[in-house]
Amino acid sequence: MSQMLQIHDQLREMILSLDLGPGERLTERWLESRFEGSRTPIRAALVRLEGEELVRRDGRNWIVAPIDLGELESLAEFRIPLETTAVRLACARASEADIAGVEEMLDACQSGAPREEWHRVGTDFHVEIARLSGNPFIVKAIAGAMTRLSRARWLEVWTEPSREQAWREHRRILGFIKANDPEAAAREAADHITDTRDRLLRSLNEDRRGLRARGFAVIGLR
Amino acid sequence: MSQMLQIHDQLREMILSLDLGPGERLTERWLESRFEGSRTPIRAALVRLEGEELVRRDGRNWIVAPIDLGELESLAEFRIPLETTAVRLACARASEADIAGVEEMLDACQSGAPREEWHRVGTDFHVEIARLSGNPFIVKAIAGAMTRLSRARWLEVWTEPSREQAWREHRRILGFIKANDPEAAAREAADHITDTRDRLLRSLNEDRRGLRARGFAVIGLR
DNA sequence: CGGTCTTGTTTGGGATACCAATCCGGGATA
DNA sequence: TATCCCGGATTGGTATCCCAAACAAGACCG
Repeated sequence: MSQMLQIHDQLREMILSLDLGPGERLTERWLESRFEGSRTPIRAALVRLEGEELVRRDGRNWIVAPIDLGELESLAEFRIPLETTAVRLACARASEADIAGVEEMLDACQSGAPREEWHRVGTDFHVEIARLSGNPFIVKAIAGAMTRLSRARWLEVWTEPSREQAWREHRRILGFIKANDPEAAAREAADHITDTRDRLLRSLNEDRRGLRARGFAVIGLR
Repeated sequence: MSQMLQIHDQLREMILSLDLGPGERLTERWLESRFEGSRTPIRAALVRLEGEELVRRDGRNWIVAPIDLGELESLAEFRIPLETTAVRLACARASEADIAGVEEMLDACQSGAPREEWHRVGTDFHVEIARLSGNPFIVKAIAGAMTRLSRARWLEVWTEPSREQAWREHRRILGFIKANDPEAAAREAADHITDTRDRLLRSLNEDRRGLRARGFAVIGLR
């Protein structure tokens, strides 16, 4: 694989895992020494990440994109029509094998699994459901939305019951798709998006002090 | 403005206006002489355009993204839930001044206007409606979808009646938003997307020979 | 005559050199 | 002591250089 793609993937991972703080400045020279490559592939990776809105220009400088918690409402508003459409289409188009694949993914995440695993599956579930719709534009839009949500979700204080609740909702959505009940699946999906948004906002609000203590600029959180 | 952005914008325009043929190969050295800049900013522009899917890698080479007419169905399927949501939100949120602005845009396009003007306004209308929703994710998604549609719309054989039809539909959508009737506006928007998709597909099918004569690879058109 | 191998050219990937703008700190001055 | 100004260090923007891989044409061999 080209060096640029390696740098892109590593940097992306560092950003999404909050290894690099939101708003943090990135100098090309620091990245140069960090990744032991020259500025040419690094610049390409930065331009690419800029397209994914994980990195941004601040004047002439590069910074890690800040987390704007005010986006959470718009994001839910955006996801609801898309994901309800996705599950409706999935009912019509997904094969049993496709559905079984997603079921397997959920099963693989047992209660003893590490936090990273829960985080990843909680994101991928929605992308996989979108994939069942067979519509590549929906898939890409949902994947992008989940990426933007990803870092905020790391900040969430995950309690056992709320996590269980989310997983129950995932299973119910999948169950309705399996039972070929598009309207119930759509209703369930919309409720799930609303619920997780509310859980996230409540958790972040209760933990504002903790967030700031960890150095996060809490932008746009009402 | 930085040289890279200039090159990006010019190249983008050349691609969208079909000045560069879909599938055509782009060598960095040719672009270098064409834009009288060195490869560094050119490569940045290419990476950026790759993110917008207007340019693509073919092995180690760069090519102008081919037009995949098979996307037209998926694209409509994607736009319908988003644009119906957009008009519903617009009813709730748009100010009269906002609506008047869009109305003005439609009025400015008189029957004597050049083809480029009709093309641009026909695209921008949908983006502006999305903007009235106040949701930046919807705006970006619609803008991206209209960009992907843009080149296929140049291929369309525009008859006077079909153009009139489209404009009538635009005005009806806007009228329902103005009258604050979200459900009628949503219905109208969905119908409009379906109609324009059908018009486009019909036109392209009737003109397959003409398309091929003009050197376009007609991918995915059923 | 046909196929294969070679070699020269072209291409993109990466490294580096250079420049102009900006940022930052220290010292002179009021 | 506070402020202003100047100069050096650092940064991103651009140009160029080198290299390995891909490609194509032509020569050579069967």
